[in-house]
Amino acid sequence: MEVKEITNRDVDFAKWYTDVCQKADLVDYSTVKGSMIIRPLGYAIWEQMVAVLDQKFKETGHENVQMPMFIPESLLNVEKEHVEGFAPEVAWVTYGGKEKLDERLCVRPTSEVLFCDHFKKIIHSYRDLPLLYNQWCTIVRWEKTTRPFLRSREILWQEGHTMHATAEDAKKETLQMLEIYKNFQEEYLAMPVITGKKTEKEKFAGAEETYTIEAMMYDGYALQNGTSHYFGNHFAKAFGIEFVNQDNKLATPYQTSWGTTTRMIGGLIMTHSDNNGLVLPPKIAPWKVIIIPIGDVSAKLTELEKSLKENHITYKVDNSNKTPGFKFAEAEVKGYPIRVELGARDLGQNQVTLVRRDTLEKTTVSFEDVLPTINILMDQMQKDMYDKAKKRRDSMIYQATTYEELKDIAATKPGFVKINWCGKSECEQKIKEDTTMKTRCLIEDEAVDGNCIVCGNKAITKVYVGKQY
RNA sequence: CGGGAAGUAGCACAAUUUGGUAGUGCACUAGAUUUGGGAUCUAGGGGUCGCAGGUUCAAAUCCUGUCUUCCCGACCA
Repeated sequence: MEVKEITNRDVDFAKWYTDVCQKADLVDYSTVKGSMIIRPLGYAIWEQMVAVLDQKFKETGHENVQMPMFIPESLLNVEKEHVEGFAPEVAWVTYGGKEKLDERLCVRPTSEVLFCDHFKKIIHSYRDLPLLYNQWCTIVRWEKTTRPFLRSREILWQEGHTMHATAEDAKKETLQMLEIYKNFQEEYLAMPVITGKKTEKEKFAGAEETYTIEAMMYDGYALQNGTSHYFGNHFAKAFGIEFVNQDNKLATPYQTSWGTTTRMIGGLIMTHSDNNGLVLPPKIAPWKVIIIPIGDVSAKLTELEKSLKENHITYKVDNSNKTPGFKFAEAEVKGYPIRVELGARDLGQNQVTLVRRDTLEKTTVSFEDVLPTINILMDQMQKDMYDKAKKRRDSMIYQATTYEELKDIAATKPGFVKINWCGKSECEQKIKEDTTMKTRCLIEDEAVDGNCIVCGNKAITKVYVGKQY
């Protein structure tokens, strides 16, 4: 029993993905390439993510601000590495009405320079630090290839920007935010993730250290689902940001930035969803329950709705005049975690049928037990989805000890490969050219013993490599 | 940005080869009968054929350009 019009996941994964996005009414394409319309269900999922993350940011002392959308060219040019990294993909505003602008304005691709420009004005003393800011906004990067949620030109995201008195404090902040992202994705999105440091070659333009959150999709491809950067004081120096420390000496502060985007929705889909459509972990689903009345059950429906409301369980009722079969299928496409089949025939025996979306397993309970059972099923489902995703991911992580072995895995098995590496970009580049795999992140908590899989020189670290979105 | 494929009603497609009144199914609207895995009947509505030029008595059809989508690379959250 498969949903009509959704391509089979194992036949054409890419097509399946865009089918799910569209059939579940998450997005629509707009007339401008790479600018997607996020529809109510897609946006509701994002709002859930925002609510949880925003609270975590505030609990750790961050404040929300809103920076301008435009960056004057001269400002973007202040930090050399940064501008070189972003210049190829920025959009420019060159006219205001009919008048050509004296200085063109770039539409922010990220806001480091805007924050620095502002920080310069407001940081004077060690008492002003740490300065912990975040903003929810959209940015623009002129991507060549675009796909709903995974790669768009207009990106809905969150970017944190902080300044600290010492390098230790800034490094601590970088890791703290990485941990918050990891916990959020594992606990709420039921996505097992790998965190670690990016290589020199893969790090953010202008950063000293970039940490990444790497998730593995159903097809074994990697998706970078967030980043946290430690900048040292490069930007601060370039922008002339200084403060007076406790010894009354001038000092340069240390900086971080960190971000997550609606790409997480894409990751969520490619981790959990199936041939019947969307599957959402209960903790992130905007509506936990869909009630499908069959026959005349209005009295019990009212009673059930009251009880759901009292227990703060969000739900929807499908009161359309479609047949039950249609409603079941529709509920599956949209990914409601729990389906309540409230049928006259069942209720005659004081029974209600509950169906969990991930396994499509049916449970029949007495009407009085509906609410507690919903809670039990949701808890179980949240846990099972994580375990299932983790088991699948772990089964697709390989270890290669020779270069031939790596090439063989790259050609035949989807997933990540752990390898020994000497740390040189040339070896990293060769892997990419030969296998299209890029380094995901360094593995710093495992002892290294042996030689670089590419050049044979002494390895200094282990690293994950994998194909990516 | 390179290589490939495709754009005709909300969706899937036909008509294009051979230029001559734009069609089918699903969806939609109204009414009726239905309702435990994608209902049935009847009657309706909806398309300047992606867009812009050109050729022609005549263009969905031929030519040129352009935009968008999908796949494979390069780039990236």
